[in-house]
Amino acid sequence: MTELGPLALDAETMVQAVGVSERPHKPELRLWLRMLTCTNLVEALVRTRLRAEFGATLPRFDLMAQLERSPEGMTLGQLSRRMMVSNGNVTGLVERLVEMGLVERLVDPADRRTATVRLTAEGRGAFAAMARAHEGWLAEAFAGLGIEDRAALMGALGRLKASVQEVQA
Amino acid sequence: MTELGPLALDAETMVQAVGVSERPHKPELRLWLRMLTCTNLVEALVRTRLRAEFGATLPRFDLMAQLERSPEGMTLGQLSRRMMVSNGNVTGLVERLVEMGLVERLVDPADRRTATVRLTAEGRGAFAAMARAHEGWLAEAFAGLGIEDRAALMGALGRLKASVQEVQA
DNA sequence: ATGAGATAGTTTAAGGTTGAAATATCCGCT
DNA sequence: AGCGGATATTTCAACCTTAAACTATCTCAT
Repeated sequence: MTELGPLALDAETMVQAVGVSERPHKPELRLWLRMLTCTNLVEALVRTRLRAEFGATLPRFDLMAQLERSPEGMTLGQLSRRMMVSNGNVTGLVERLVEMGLVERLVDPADRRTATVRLTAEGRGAFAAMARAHEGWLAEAFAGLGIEDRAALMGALGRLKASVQEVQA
Repeated sequence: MTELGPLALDAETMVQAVGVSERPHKPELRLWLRMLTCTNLVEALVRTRLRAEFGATLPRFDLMAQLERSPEGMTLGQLSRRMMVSNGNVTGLVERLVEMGLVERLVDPADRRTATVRLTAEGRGAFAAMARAHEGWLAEAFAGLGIEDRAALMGALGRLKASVQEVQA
């Protein structure tokens, strides 16, 4: 590890510090950073409380939320696509949830490649409690946002989503 | 993401597709899911291209972006706070970037607890190239968004950020 | 001076995440 | 029947991430 000289700034650094003509960031960048900050703040809030109050993690909660909407179960592939995460990721998450007794894996006899996953009774109960709390946390987080801001966000984010998806294709 | 095809459905889309649930979701939840979807889509886009075009990762790029704004360097603690990630996380990221020769660590003789990190010349060059591309990707992603949507987002997200931070306190 | 408390970083264990390669199964065609 | 390509999932190595415990250093009130 190099040592910082007695003078904190050497010649090169001075040139930089003086010569930086702060070229203004493109507006898209500023908007993106702000969006990212908001998402990170809310996510951190939810993650912390899930952990503190339920000993749960956000990815597991998300997976259970998907299953709760499909009482008949979902395949790992469906989970992967809807959660927008990789296949291998889902494999591991399901593994841990099965071990905890919150979900169960079923093999489809008609197609032995696919595995169907669904909540157990215990899983449904656990999820219900977490979901109720989760809604409350979000209401808290968004409490300072007026009705017109909410509407504006819903609209603009919908169009942003379409815009980004356009690029992906 | 190995193969998230164009048919990938995200959580928010599923809510709409499944539609009628016994209890309609609170509006905050729908708004939150939509925001999360947008963020994830953009993040996936940036991450994929950083990897494909520069062999870089998003966290390392983010760290270098912080350093680029402080030519005099930043301490690990400052980096941790600005990036909103844990201390230990920064330790590891810096470790790898030092090994790649993109940043350097300096010990402050006046306070031997603190380590200052700054970009090397090579790091500045690498970052400049990535930052230019990054701006272009964002412009692409946001291209379908009108000027009024952008303004509305900036405003509403600013107030949302304040609202969430209020809760944290 | 010095010791208690504050501050800066590191380490560790557990888990999340990806992208790519590998395995297993199925389907359609001949 | 059986082969070749498609589909579903697992495995793997590498990396990211956190929370909590730990080390090292500093500051300040006495």
